Amino acid sequence: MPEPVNATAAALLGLLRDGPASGYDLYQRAASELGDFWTVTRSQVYRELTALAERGLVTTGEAGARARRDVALTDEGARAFADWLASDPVGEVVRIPLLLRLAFADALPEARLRDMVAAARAAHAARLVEYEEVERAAQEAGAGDRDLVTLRFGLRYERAVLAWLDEDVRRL
Amino acid sequence: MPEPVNATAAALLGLLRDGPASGYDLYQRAASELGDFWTVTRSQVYRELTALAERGLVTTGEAGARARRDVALTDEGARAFADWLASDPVGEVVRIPLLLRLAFADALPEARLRDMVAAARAAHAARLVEYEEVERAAQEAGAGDRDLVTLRFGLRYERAVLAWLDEDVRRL
DNA sequence: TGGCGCACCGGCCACAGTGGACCGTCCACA
DNA sequence: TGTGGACGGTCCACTGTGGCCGGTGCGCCA
Repeated sequence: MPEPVNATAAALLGLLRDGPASGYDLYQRAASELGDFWTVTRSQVYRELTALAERGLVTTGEAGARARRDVALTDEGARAFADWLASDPVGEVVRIPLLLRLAFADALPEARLRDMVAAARAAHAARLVEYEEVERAAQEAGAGDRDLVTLRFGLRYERAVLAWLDEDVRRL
Repeated sequence: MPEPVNATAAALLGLLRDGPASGYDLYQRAASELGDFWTVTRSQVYRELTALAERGLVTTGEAGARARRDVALTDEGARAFADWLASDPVGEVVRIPLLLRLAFADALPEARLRDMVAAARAAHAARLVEYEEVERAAQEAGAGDRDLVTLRFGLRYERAVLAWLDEDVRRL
């Protein structure tokens, strides 16, 4: 039984199924394709890639232009990915700075609270619009439910947050 | 302009407004009162407390029974808390392991997916029930909207997740 | 009333995650 | 032709996580 890989490393392996890529590529793709429900930083990408290479789960090619080094999935890496994919999803994390402040709302000046809420509302509304546009574009391109399921989570999440802001927070 | 405190340190300062407490107490309170939207670990509590004491934002009392050491908020600590409270809430984090797996659903065996979804559904449904009970108890105890606003976020979040699982994920 | 289990209380460590600073490279376009 | 900005990678300090360790005293039951 080999050591299991962590979720972030697994995500990189998953992206590498589409073919070799540089750390830079992987960071870009992770941010845009997974960023809404799984944060990854650049530092992390390179650290994980180093560790994965040491374990033989990826191979590192020659340095090309601008010191670019493509990494590629090995068979062992593909196996490690499959193992992770079937493993139990644990470790859901939700950390909401606005909520933490609201928990101490008794000491928060009214006006300041109103500003914060307004800013949060604007940010979430903008994200909702963005998601809706992505959904429309995807549907026009003929995407199936399988491709849209993570997006739909985002849609529901943003709508729930907006409803909460408008109906529950507003009343304070 | 003093260095601002981070959110976790601020949360501890906020809890200390109710009076002196040990690190152990603070961890318990943070887990139960803030844990649903702000995770804090025991290691972190003690590390932050040490740092806060070095900066003079809390004072550390004598060791009592079982090496217990109560820490208390200083005036400077109260000021630092107020500054943090009024500062911009940034750094919302949402990390959902199930979603990360769903993003790679093409490689996930049907049966395994069904199990994961069922487990997630059960967990979220249980949490929703728990929140509803807390809400009922709080209302009977005469709590106001201010006390319930963070709880209401939890209720809306859990309901949104359940709707997503039942309506969007189920169809896969 | 003695002892014993469990909650209390804290320390420590390794590893994961974050954000920013820094550096060189080369491509497009003015 | 030269330069701004995207490309590509490294490093660091700090924050966050989880587990392990070890001592202590309170409460309860024999």
